[in-house]
Amino acid sequence: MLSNSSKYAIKAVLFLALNSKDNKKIMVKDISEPINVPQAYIAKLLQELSKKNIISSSRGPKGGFYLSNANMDNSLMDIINIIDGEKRLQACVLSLEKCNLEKPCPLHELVYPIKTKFIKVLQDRTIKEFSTLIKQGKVFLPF
Amino acid sequence: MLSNSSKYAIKAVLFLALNSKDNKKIMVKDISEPINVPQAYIAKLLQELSKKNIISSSRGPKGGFYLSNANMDNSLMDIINIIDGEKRLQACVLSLEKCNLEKPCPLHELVYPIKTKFIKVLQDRTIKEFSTLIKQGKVFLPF
DNA sequence: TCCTAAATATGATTTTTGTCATATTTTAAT
DNA sequence: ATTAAAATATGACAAAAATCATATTTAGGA
Ligand code: FES
Ligand code: FES
Repeated sequence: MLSNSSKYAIKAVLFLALNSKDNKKIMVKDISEPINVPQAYIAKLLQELSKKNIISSSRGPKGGFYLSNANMDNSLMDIINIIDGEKRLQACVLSLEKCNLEKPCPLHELVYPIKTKFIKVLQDRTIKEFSTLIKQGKVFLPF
Repeated sequence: MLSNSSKYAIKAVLFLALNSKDNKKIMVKDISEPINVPQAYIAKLLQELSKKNIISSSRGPKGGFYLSNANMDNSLMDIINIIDGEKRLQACVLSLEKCNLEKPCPLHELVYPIKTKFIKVLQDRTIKEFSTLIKQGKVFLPF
């Protein structure tokens, strides 16, 4: 479904959503530890997201990664698309190709509607919304 | 979700369910081509399944792979468990660990019920049932 | 201005997954 | 019995994913 890298990236961004602001940047080592991802690894992912303007960063002393208000309106799908590419989620459960709606595989009927919904939530809900749910204690960041 | 290997293996087994019998064995090269999987690769997977008695085989001239009646009562989950191991499907969408029901992640509520249902179908429905659906032309084997 | 703390760029290494090749064993048919 | 046709066992190789390392650039503070 999602690659490890995507999972890591999503956790990191949600962590930033909860803990950072324009004036409160967080450096990699303080991100990697609480979300339990190797520092050099998450650094690379965050750099990629920063380059694509999904998150913000500044270098030098007092620098670090953070989410601007604009960043808070991105979706988890934006992250996934950058890290995993756009095709991965569309693959048929039984083959490497994407769903063939004219010739659905034996599991299509079971899987397609829910996968479609999953994707929709992923692209409709903003980071900010997820962050609110976490703040309210309704859901939790893994690790 | 599923590894490529699992997808390949499932396709091969369903192909055997449709086209083989005790007295009509099929050799790898005649399996690999229609399901579009490299011959040496699917051979290895079939050998694994055969050793675990998910499918049947016999060697020598007129030999090949086939599904006995008993084999037809296995589930797709049996295949997945052998090829991918038992933990893969239980992983949380956002982390490497399995779902923590006390501390559900932000996507848990969306994903857990449907994944649970998916797994249930996978282990409740027999190969024979899937094979019937395909024969009826209601669903199709990919490729 | 210089020093230091941070991200960035780049790429090397390792692990896992996927793929291929081949010698061996078994079995049916002659 | 011999031969040939098949799976089996084993392991080599390749590609992709995950992980680690390091030199460079940027920016704040003394
Ligand atoms: S065709 Fe297989 S999941 Fe849609
Ligand atoms: S806790 Fe994340 S999917 Fe269940």
